[in-house]
Amino acid sequence: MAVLHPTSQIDPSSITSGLNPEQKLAVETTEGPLLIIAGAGSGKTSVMTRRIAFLLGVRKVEPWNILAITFTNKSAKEMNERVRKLVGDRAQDMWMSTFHAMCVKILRREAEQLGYENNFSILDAQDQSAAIKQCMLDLNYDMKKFDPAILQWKISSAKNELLSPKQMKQTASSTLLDSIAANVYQAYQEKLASINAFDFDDLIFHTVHLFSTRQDVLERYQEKFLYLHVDEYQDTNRAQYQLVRLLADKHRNLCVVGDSDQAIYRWRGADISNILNFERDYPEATIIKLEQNYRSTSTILEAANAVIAHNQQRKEKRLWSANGQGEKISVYAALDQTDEAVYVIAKVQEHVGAGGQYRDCTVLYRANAQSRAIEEAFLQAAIPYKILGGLTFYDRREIRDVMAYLKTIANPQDEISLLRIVNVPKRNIGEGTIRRMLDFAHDHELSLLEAMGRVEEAEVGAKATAAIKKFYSLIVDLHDMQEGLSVTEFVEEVLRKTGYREMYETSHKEEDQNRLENLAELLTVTRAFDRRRRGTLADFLAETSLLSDLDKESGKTENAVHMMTMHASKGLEFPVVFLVGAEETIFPHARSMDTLEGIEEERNLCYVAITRAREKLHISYCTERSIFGQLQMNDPSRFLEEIPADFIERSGHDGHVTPHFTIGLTVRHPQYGTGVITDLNGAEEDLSIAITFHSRHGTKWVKPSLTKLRVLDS
DNA sequence: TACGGGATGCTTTTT
DNA sequence: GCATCCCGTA
Repeated sequence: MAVLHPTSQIDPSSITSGLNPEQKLAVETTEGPLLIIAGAGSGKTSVMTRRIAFLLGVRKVEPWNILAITFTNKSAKEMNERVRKLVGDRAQDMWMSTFHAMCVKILRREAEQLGYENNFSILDAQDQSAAIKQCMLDLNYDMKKFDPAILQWKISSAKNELLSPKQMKQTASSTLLDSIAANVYQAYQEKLASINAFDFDDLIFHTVHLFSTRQDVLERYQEKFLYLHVDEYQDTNRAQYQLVRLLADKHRNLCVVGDSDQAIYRWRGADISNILNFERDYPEATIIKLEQNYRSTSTILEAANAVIAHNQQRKEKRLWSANGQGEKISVYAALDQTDEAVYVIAKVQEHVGAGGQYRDCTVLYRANAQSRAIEEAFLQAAIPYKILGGLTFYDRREIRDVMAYLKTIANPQDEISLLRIVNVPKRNIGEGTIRRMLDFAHDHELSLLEAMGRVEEAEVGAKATAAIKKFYSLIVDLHDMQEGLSVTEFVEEVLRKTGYREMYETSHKEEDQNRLENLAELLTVTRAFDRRRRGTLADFLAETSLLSDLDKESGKTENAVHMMTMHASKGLEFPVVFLVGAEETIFPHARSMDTLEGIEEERNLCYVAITRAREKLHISYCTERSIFGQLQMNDPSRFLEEIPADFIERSGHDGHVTPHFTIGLTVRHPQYGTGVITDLNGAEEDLSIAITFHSRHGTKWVKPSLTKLRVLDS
């Protein structure tokens, strides 16, 4: 595609060509607030990119006056590329990123205003958990009595609601747990400030705080961002909402895009009223509905419509598709997870055999834990697959260790990272020594690393003193080296000088060889970073910590079946979709089942999942599933019943027909496992059968009318 | 201080 | 059923 010269006049019709009237209107309505209600597959990304191209190419808006916020880094990148194709390299100067990445950029510039330094660290969920545990220890709270994970969640929620520790104390004195959470929150924030670190929620929280307390700073950004765009507006939380409001308040050129039916993040603080109340917040707003779906067959779309219609709390909207009817939705009743996996494999192979590609197929599940059964089966059947999300590259121990070294060096105050690596590899700096150093640091108001620099003054043994001195000079040396080196060169130095790589090289364990490979992979990542931009170590760290696994893979589409959670699939589309585990307590998930809101959000998730499919949708459920090593029987998901029967083609092991039991038949009992029928007694409701189990349970008499037995094929 | 064995508790979903 | 963490032992 030809890249246009920046000064050349761009023909407006080239930007809007091929759009339907609503889409065209959305592109050309550039002034004032605009709400685009975009159903699944309605070409929303295309509208967004063309709208921005229109601003740049036709309205002659400068790129640095445009802000566009997306849900993932990947979609930001994609959108940027698409705009570039339309208007050329100028597009690079736009701010196009996630909320978090945008806030990092702002906070790097404004850190001093908040009493932070601009080399601050960003704590991820695990660091966060470590810090919270430390605070609980300091405050003498029993971690067995008060679950740190729950406190972490409560603190995160408070930040999303823009509550400071003080405000949380005032509002939440209702329960003991809440007031403890507020105390830990306070200590935690103090700790973060002292180690010059923000957690994910802080990035937004502090930016909002800055803008609400410093009118001059806010005005600078209001004057900069003349045109604002927010994608997935239905999934913004209170803090994000406030941030957008503040920025848009002056010029009010705010375009938000969303679909309340696709709101799936309420559990992490997203507030659907942000989109529902847009008209109230901006009475002069233009509202455009995009209801034509360009993605799916009408069968798939009608099924999705039928399911979502069961939600009471929604605005009526009906998507339609001019695509053909397509195939029916296949619903498969599996015996168990293995059988379900076998079904998926058979259908994948069928698709490939008919000339399709592995990469056309995607398996969607409710929870990451479900991926294992499918993965094992894929492995066995030699089907190439790729799991997105779940345990990411950056969660691996060796990667976290190296990152902790880098964080320590980039931000010497970062005690969380320092504690992680101080004795990795082993340096004979043990628990007791650390404790004393922490106390010493605390008493003299030093950071832990500073305290280590003055280890002679702390009262630790001669051996420990020597070990700490050595460690301290290692870190100082590395710190002094970082200037002038690329990130890659620097990481090489870290791996070498710390002895970290050697630790694994001298090991003969299989898994340690794997770790070495991962370290090599990390260097590939740094090389890519160095090539792209000549950033600092802090830039690299910020970029990687805000990157999720989903963002990593974009350009090269591997020819493999993709596997991910339904949440992760939002915004994506695939020719063939397998929705597995469609059972009560799995989907909808047990923890969302007791409230109407919970169920409705699960239904939104179902709507999202169904509408990912372009051509063919398979839904499967297990009549029996082992969870925690225990056999469980679940009813098929209620969402299945909500799809009109005409759209469905059923197969598999339907549990409705009572099987005919005969001696010699192999059956499976929910608790005792498989066995052979050895005797019969009575009939109909009173029928009892004797089963000799393969397990140590021996022979037992069972009434099929009371216990759900499965007949196994042959 | 390092390692191994056993108990424990866990499963939503993510920037 | 598995990974993590805790505690006991060398």
